[in-house]
Amino acid sequence: MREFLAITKALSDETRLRALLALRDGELCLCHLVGLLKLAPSTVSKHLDVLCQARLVERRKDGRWAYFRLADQNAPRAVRRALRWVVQTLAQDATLGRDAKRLAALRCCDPKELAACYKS
Amino acid sequence: MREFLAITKALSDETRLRALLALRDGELCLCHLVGLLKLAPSTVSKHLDVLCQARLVERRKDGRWAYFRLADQNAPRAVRRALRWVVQTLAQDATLGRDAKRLAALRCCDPKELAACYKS
DNA sequence: GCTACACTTCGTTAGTTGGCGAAGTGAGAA
DNA sequence: TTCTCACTTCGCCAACTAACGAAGTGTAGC
Repeated sequence: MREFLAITKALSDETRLRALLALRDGELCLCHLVGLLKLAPSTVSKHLDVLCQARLVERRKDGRWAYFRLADQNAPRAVRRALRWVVQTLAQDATLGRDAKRLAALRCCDPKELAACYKS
Repeated sequence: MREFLAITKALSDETRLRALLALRDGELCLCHLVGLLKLAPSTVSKHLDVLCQARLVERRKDGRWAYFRLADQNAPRAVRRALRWVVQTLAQDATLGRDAKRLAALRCCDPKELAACYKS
């Protein structure tokens, strides 16, 4: 029940859903997500922490950068089912579609060059 | 997205989950759920309203009584998938198991006789 | 060592949510 | 019609949450 509520609470915020679905096509560092969501880094970091607590997302540190990716096959059954449900249900969502387009541009940039991409 | 968030928010509260899962074995009137959850009727009514807004639950009026049941096959695809996910994932939950036992007793009583059942 | 940078944690603030009791609504009983 | 009762709506309060900027942490480069 505790774990289940962690998952549903993590999924009950639009910003977190956008961050989660942004990871569909592979891992991203925090600055990519800041560029996508246009919120303060501290805010985005906290949202990702909620997703990690629920085990929907995993964090990987590489030097100064923090990379996030969707939970994989090692995640608990409830998490895998939740991810399948979310991705299936939101496949056609308009907001997420727009995000995917912006992400395609952001992904081309290394974290180091992201400042230039923010303009687009 | 809007509908999806309505579902996840409805599912992100323990009391609502208990009410939702209580309906697994068939419809119940509000007073049954008040007996189960031991909260003020106004509180339970509000929780059920949230579940109805998300279309996870349907309401039926019969005289003075309001009966609630899980959404059926006519519900949107996202709702049906959500219900399947919730029921599967929480099948073994301890709290819900205890609720199911108490419900079995409560179900024997007509709404009119519920006051007597509350003692048990 | 020191600085620069990516990220996280902390403290504050505004808005949301869950709880209650009181008042309102509407159907059945008297 | 009037009363009773099941439920809903309203108004309030306490607890929680999302947002921010400031301060803290740790790594890479000088």
